[in-house]
Amino acid sequence: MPKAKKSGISTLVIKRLPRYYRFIGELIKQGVVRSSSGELAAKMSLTASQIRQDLNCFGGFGQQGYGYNLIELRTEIGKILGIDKGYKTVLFGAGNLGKAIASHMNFGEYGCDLVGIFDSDLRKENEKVADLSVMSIDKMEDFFAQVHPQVAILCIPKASAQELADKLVSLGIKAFWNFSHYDLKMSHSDIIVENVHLGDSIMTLAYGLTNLNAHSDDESSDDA
Amino acid sequence: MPKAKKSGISTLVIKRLPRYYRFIGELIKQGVVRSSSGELAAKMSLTASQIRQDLNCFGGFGQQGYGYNLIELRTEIGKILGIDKGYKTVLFGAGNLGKAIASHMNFGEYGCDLVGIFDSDLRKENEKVADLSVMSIDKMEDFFAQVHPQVAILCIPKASAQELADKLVSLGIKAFWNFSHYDLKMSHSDIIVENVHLGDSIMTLAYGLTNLNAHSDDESSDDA
DNA sequence: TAGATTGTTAATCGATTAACAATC
DNA sequence: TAGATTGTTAATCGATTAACAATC
Repeated sequence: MPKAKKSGISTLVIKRLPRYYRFIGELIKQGVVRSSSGELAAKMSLTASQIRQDLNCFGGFGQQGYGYNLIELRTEIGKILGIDKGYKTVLFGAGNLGKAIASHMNFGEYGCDLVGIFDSDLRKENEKVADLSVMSIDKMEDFFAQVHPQVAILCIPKASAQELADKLVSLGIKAFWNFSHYDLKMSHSDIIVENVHLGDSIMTLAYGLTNLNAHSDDESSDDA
Repeated sequence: MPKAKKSGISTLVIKRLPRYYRFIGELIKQGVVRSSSGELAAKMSLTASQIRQDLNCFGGFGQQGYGYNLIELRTEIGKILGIDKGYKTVLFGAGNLGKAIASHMNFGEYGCDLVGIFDSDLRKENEKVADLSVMSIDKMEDFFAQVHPQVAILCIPKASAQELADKLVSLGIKAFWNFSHYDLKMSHSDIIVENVHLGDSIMTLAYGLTNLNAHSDDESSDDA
């Protein structure tokens, strides 16, 4: 098994990996044993070329004349992602969104393990969310010293996001899943940040609708 | 005011628009009146060229030797996105995530207006979420006939997503914000779909951590 | 063996960056 | 006018697609 070239992979490729993982998982659930890049491409609205190129960034998982064994392929992609690692994860901010993230996501399926929830509001202390008791933020340092979590989910207001993130880095956090409506900027380049802006996402719908209406040139909705 | 070439804009450009809108909004809040593509680029970790190229897809909003008036620029981007349109929006699925989306998002800021929440579970009927009463799904057709919503948010299990979406298209829905863990496929090409996969997003963190650990070649975590 | 489909190299396409003339 | 910065064209870079020899 040749050690695959794991560095210098384009982020576009990396962002497609979870989607491959998902689709292959669905096919396996349906009882499909093997598939070809062409078949997968049709199902996923990609090209066969792209799928082969993407996978070959990490290794040769297929077999000429046969295609890909799906269970094997899924296992390999899972390894690449680190789906079995169970990275210890803590969540900050037990508001509407924080609670929903905590209880709605199956962290185990995504390589993470939610081990703590913190909130700065003392009135939320000991409240139960997703089988965990919300902790006051002043318990944070003791907890980190014992548990050593590596991933932090930020569901807090943007005003406090950067300050908390910097502090968390000093306590050993290596990756941020950031819902705080603020683009985190990290000085250490090896800190991983995934900024999620749900507002940006829904705005693209508005753009699409606005643009669709503008298609017919003599629309009355042309409010210029 | 020349009618800008609104079609054939790359989706990469479109996806950056909300981010421009956000950053410019922040600067305005801080009292900044004008800025240049160079300044904006530094703040947003982009290049000045890219910002000028992106904006010039829609029109010339700047002034040579001066830069961009931020209030004007924000207004223009807002128009392009349709931030003032208030597209009528309905949400399906009043579970953890649905409730959080309904109460956490300021839809007005994103060009949408949440006007209804539906759930198939009769026990949730009349429950209050974000100032709205959850409606039973069998009230849907009457509601649509009266209100004519254009945007649907799907916070439902993947098993029922495609079927519901097809039905909603027949009732006049033009855009989907889809959290159902399933990639919607629409036959009409003018239906807008934004599939949100939070699982995919957090998996890229796991990838990053797994890859970071693999950097030093003789790490003990090499579980091959 | 013949057929299928990969892994991989080469060609194309599109997006980003650089350069610069236009102009405020 | 001189300085700054845009809008826009040209050059570069990277990603996708096509092609095909290798091989199961």
